[in-house]
Amino acid sequence: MTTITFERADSWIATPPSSQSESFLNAVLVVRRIVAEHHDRPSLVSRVACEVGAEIIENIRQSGEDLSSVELAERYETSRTPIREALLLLEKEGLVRIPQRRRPHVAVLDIAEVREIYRVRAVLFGAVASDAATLRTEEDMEALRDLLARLSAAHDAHDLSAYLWANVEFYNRLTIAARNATAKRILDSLLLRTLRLRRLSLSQPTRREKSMAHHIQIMNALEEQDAPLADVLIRSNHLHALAVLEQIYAEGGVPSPTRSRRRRRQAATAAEEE
Amino acid sequence: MTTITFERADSWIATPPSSQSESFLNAVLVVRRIVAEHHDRPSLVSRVACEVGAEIIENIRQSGEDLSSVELAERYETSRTPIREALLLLEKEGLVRIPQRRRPHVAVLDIAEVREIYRVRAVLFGAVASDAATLRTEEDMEALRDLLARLSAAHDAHDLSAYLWANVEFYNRLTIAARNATAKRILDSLLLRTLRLRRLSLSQPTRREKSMAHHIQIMNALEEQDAPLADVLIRSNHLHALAVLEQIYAEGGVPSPTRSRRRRRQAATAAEEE
DNA sequence: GTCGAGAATTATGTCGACATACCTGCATCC
DNA sequence: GGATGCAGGTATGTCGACATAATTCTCGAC
Repeated sequence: MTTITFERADSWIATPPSSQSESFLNAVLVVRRIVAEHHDRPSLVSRVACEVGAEIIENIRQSGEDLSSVELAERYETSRTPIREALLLLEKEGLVRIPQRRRPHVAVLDIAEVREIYRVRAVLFGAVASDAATLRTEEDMEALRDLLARLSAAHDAHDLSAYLWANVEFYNRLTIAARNATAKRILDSLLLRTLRLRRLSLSQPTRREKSMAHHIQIMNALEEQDAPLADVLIRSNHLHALAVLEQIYAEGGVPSPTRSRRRRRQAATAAEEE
Repeated sequence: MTTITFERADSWIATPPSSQSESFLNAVLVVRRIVAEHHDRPSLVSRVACEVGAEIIENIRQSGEDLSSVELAERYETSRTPIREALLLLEKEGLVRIPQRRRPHVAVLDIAEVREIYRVRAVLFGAVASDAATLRTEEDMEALRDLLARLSAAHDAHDLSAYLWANVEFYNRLTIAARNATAKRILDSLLLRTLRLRRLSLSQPTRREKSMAHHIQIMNALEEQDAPLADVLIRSNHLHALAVLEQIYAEGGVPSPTRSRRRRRQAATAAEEE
């Protein structure tokens, strides 16, 4: 349980330790909503999938890191069969890669894939927002207004973590309003893949300002049921977010994959010393 | 190995028995391309997944039919573990549903889901075709011209099965030309889900004529690198195909889910009698 | 004759074990 | 000194078995 906090150059608060685990809890909930969609009851498999998935999107497990089934089986005090299944669930969501006869590992997100994902998201989310603007009920709007308020509060309080998760919830509610479960599933999956990078993307102060302004615009488009505007706004925002990420990747802001062997060794020796 | 052929009201040839199994082989290949993407080597799991998947899209296994893991394990002379994993792969592609602690079964495609899928496909495929029109190489065009010729030949020969598979290949080549693997994966998965219905949709003579004309138009748009036109054409075609399916569903042209219990019983007794 | 509760049966989820393929470290060779 | 091949160790894929939940069958009541 690390208590290290990072002082940031800008005025936003450093994430306090308690909020660290709160963010992790949010991550677990989001992962559960997406990967364990039909595993409604808390089964062993879904628990493992949710926790490991959350560790990935919270960058506790880094890109390329090995996910040995025996190691995980020991940690969760179970056999390798449920672990295997949990990893398959995560592979389905693109968080994990499982090559044949090789160790499963955390999927590596290179810029080419990020580009692809954001382009698909831009198009699909645009269409979904367009539908949402048309089909939205008053109940949808109330929920979205609440979330916009939460977003705004987090923005004013300069709380990055709170802003991030409110953002996720806002988009979630928006996709629900479009009433297309298939589209929602795809968007959720794509979101999950890039959730690891969200902190990077929104770490720039100007990006945060733009994001907040963007959400207000979206909300207006929804209030006025202006479907084409909602479409364009969403697409524009996604392509802009992609541009930011392209820049961060170009500057080497994304750590390269860990040499997994090392980490495994460390884990092994740690276990021996216990 | 059934040899029953259906005489159709229109002039298209009844599918001969040999072509039945040829169609099944095509189905296996398409399923392999999509579900066993990274299972390059012929492993046990991918073999089962491909065959069962092909049986589903060829309507050999009907909507809602049970897929008992013990039954499949016996049939493929293996244990239940690989079967389980194969079914998970198929669930990932939406062909199979695996409720907790209940028997896995062939996913049921109701009209609401078909509607969702076609709408997502329309939007996403439109964007992909648009990209393809821009990014296409001469190599892409040659492959597409060949496929258009195959399509045309099948159309002239009134061979429904050949037309269907050439159609699938055409779309496959088109998505490759757009050079977005993420979009391609999603479109492939969506295609797989509705492949069961393709025969229905294209069984109408007028629909086939329109489809053929549509492909020629698409090809022209690609030749002239007219991205917006490609987008609109694809979207229009998909929404039209959806309208046809809506009508077929409304007329009850889609058989309702089989009572799975009965089928299982039959299989069990057949095994005993051997 | 139909419906409902309980027993018997069956299938699933999980487990521990084994064979095989892979990874790692070391010795050898160029 | 760096690359290559081999041997030991280790993780994976698969298996058969068991506990438990779900389904089916049976019997009885209304």
